[in-house]
Amino acid sequence: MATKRNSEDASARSSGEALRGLFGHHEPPSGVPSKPNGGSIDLLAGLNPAQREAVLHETGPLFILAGPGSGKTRVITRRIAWLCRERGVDPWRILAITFTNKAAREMRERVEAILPVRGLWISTFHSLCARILRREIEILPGYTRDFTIYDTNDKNQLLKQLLKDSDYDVTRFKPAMVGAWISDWKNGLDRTRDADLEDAESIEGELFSKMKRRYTEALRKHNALDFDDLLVKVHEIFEEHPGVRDSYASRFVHVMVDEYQDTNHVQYRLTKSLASIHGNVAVCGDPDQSIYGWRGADIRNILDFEQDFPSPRVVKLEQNYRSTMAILKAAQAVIEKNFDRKSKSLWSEKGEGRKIVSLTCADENDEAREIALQIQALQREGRSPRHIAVFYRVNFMQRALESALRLARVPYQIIGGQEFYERREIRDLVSYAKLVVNPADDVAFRRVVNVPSRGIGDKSIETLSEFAADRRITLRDAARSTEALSRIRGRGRAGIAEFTALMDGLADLKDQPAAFALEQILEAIGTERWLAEMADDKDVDRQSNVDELVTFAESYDQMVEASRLAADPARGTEALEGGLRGFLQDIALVSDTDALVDDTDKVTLMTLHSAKGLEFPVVFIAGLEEELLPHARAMQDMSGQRPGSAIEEERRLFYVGITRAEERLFLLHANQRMFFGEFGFRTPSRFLGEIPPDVIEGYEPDRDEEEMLGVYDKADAVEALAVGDRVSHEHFGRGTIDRLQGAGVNARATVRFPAHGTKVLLLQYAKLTRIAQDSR
DNA sequence: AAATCCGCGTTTTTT
DNA sequence: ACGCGGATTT
Repeated sequence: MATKRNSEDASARSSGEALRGLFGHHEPPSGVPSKPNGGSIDLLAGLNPAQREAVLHETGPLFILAGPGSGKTRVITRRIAWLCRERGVDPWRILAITFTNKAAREMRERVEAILPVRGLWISTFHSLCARILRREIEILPGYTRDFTIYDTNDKNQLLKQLLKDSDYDVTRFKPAMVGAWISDWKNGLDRTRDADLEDAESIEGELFSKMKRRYTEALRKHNALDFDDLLVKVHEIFEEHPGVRDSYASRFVHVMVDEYQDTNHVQYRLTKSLASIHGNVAVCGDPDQSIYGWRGADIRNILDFEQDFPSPRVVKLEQNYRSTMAILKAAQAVIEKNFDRKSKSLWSEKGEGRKIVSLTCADENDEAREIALQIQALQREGRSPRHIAVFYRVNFMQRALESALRLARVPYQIIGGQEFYERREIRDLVSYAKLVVNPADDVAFRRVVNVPSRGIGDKSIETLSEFAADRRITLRDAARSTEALSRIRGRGRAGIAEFTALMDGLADLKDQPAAFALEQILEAIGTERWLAEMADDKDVDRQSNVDELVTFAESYDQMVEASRLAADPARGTEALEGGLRGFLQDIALVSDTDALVDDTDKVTLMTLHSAKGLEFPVVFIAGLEEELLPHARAMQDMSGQRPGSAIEEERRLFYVGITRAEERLFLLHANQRMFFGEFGFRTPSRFLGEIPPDVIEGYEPDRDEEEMLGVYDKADAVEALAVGDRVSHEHFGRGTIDRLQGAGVNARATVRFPAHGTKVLLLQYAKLTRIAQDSR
């Protein structure tokens, strides 16, 4: 779901961060022999017997039951290296599926660090499927390789339109809700509980089956796929065209799936198809860390696995190499409260370690400040920020944390939350590009047809839309029809003609390099006027975001070029798709979560869900309160399943959080917290009470004023500026202050730079230095 | 057609 | 507290 955040927060994050490190899932640029021989590293060094067994497993199904911190990734990477080196398997015949692009990148790096292999297929299900579809989709009627990928936002826009067209009350049946139904239906294929919903003779049942049909039709008409479709369409192709399935299944001699507990039914079916010829499938997972039930993750996959891949070898990894005993005991005690689980024990040779600290705070600001103070203390002990992480249940909690850390001058990075691609100007530009590549994309058409303003209002678009619907043609084609234009009154007519001419002029760009194409688009739409029109009181420097995207496209193009040089069909390494089309399909699948850069020395802030698979010496978990963790929705949700199962997932989420910590764990909760703009009193989470008293100590921080002030030292130095001051900025040069707004963290200045125009700058970040009036 | 105002729901979690 | 959508102006 598109999370919305206010502009201050959005501008606070460098968009560069959001883009960095997204290339990992591609082929490496340099050509290196793909089949190494020799190599002297002992692939079994330092492995325990269970780990060895998993690495050395020859053929047939393998199930690795891996507790947290049990060296699972190590086992997978060593196994891949072992298969290549000792069993002579071509790297490009190995497929490894990870949960995120970032995990894929890391896994690739780790294998390559052991062995100089090239051409491994390591990616998420979604990236893999996108890649397959680029080659195979035209076998499905109505689709071309120019297909667009709709993200959640696009999907909701489309659904809203369809609901309106069907005269449903959009306020009662929200697009997002309908979207969730459809998603459940697709992810479970034919076996979901929503099949019941459809049969039910209720308004909802009727609406659902109607929308399901209309939505599917609309996507096909638009030559578009949503996230789920990426998987579902590949599945369809595999089912209906066994030849295609076999070409992939025979290619991949070994298939591995990480985080198997979080796969859904389609993913399971895909795994089965991909392994259908060689039968060498290794899955790795931990039911206790299953936290994506809401996304269709299905425990039945584990049971089905044993049925479809008979008598798999099962390897249990129970030794933990990550956490101290205090942390492990807490984790174990918590997870044991789950009724619905197979018992599994964890042990570690690490010592007891420091006690877990539980902190009771007055409110969310106090909580955030406390975290900042603790981090400062840890830094004084020589702890580096990169070794520290702060987790929370819901994204909105990041705000308070962010501003406290900012004031305390603690460097931090946020993973997730608002994405770069959700910014308005980026969405607009990307929509233009999508429409260039895929003229059938009506969602993109609607978004940009009047951006910048061409005098086209709702009425004009409605007229056009009805015309298009009658003739079953796209909006682009309708806009080209003189008959349609004649029905449109007023200013809109010329505007639509203008837009059509503009887009037609850009048609050739779809095979051009991405950066060039984007620049042409920008020129055609008139960046100046477009951005000026959007100008509002927001502190967003939209121009630099646009520049950022172009720069990113440039590096994408370079990478594509490199991959062309390195491609070697004989070894199974292919060049990237490239061009504007490839660029769009790739950016659709990346997220901020993938951008985590380990080499920056910053504290990491993220949701508990994003934390899966990571580890940090020091971990803070904020908001350990009833209705937050467990979340209120989980508490009320009994959704026809076993009572308490939603709570059990919340508990697993907490378990995942705890087990990320290596040495120190801080758990925080507040007595009062602001919700929807109102203060509410809070109760400590039931999960806190499940931690054995001997491994946890609690206290209510009682800071003296001096200490509190210490956090904020120098924070308000910026207040020394005044309107009319001449200032100097490292990038924009000299300018004059036009306006000052806000205070403290929110303090911002509107500055006129002769060379760069007027900018609104957050004083926290912009290093503005005042220059004397007479020094010019 | 664009600008302004008011009221309402919002906050799980992500590819 | 916030943005969005709808209604109401201009």
